[in-house]
Amino acid sequence: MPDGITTGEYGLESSELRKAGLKVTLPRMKILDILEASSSRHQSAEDVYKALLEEGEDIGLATVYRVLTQFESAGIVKRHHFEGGHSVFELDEGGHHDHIVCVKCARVDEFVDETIEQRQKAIASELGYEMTDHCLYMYGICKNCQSE
Amino acid sequence: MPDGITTGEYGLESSELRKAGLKVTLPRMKILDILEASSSRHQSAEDVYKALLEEGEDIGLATVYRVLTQFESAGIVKRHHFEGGHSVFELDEGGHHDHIVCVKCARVDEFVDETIEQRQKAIASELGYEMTDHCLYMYGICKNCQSE
DNA sequence: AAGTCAATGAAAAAGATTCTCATTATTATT
DNA sequence: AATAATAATGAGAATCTTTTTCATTGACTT
Ligand SMILES: [Mn+2]
Ligand SMILES: [Mn+2]
Ligand SMILES: [Zn+2]
Ligand SMILES: [Zn+2]
Repeated sequence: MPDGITTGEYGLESSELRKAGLKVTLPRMKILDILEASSSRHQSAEDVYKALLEEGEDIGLATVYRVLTQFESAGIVKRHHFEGGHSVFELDEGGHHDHIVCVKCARVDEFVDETIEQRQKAIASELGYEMTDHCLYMYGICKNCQSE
Repeated sequence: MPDGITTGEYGLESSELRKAGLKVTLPRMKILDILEASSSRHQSAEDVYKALLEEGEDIGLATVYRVLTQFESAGIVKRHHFEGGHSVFELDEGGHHDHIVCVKCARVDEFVDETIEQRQKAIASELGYEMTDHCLYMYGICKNCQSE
């Protein structure tokens, strides 16, 4: 456990890290914190880095990338490639869902549709694939941005 | 018309360019050629650049990126962001379709599913979005790669 | 408390894409 | 066919995101 961190305040997060075979370090705890606490579920590595800076944490950008990638391997976060380049991350709470992104304000809404999920499985199998992953991204203009 | 190119051999392509308000230049013709002739429908800018080199064409990588982006704006090609970083391009023949990609050999299959298309429209509308675009990427292991 | 090995920060490197700018080529016009 | 106007190109520099390297620090086992 890193110096200056008490057991009580980080109980859940630290066990999540240990479960994944990762040492409990201050950067990892803080990054988990930000992923959990932030108002935006979907954040780029840069976003997380800036949030750390604002809290006065002196954690390098390389560490942020490293830790997010480790979290991805451990199943703690999911990585997405929305249109326009860089990756965004969100906590992986287990349930799969898809995304619709506003092209004006970057708002993101999440949804699951069982009909689509079923059809995807059927199509993969028809085409001879063993499906490992799938993602559906819709882009559009959200209600707010329409009235402008 | 660029020197050393006859009207007959490039009739269709050049009118496609003119329609888009683009001058008929040798790099643009050659890039169109490669997109039409290549055995792989989905190619990265680097792929196109290498194909040009193999034909002995001395066209810069910057030009390839520039031209592909112009073609995208003109509706001549579509750009996709498959998992793992860089963009791939394919000729836009008008009809929308989605993709399933083999994570082992990078084979790509295309499909359209009307049920999915319908549900997508319904969901966007339920969530208050005016949909502008959508893409569904599935990843898996293709038949060939399963038997290895 | 000490030793081992993993994790970190800073900087460099890498990979993909865009930009700058001097030169060249295309198109419209004589 | 020659000229002028302007858009397109090539080479390299620049940018942006992400990864790697390596010396130092820190977490965890004993
Ligand atoms: Mn999400
Ligand atoms: Mn396609
Ligand atoms: Zn919006
Ligand atoms: Zn395959």
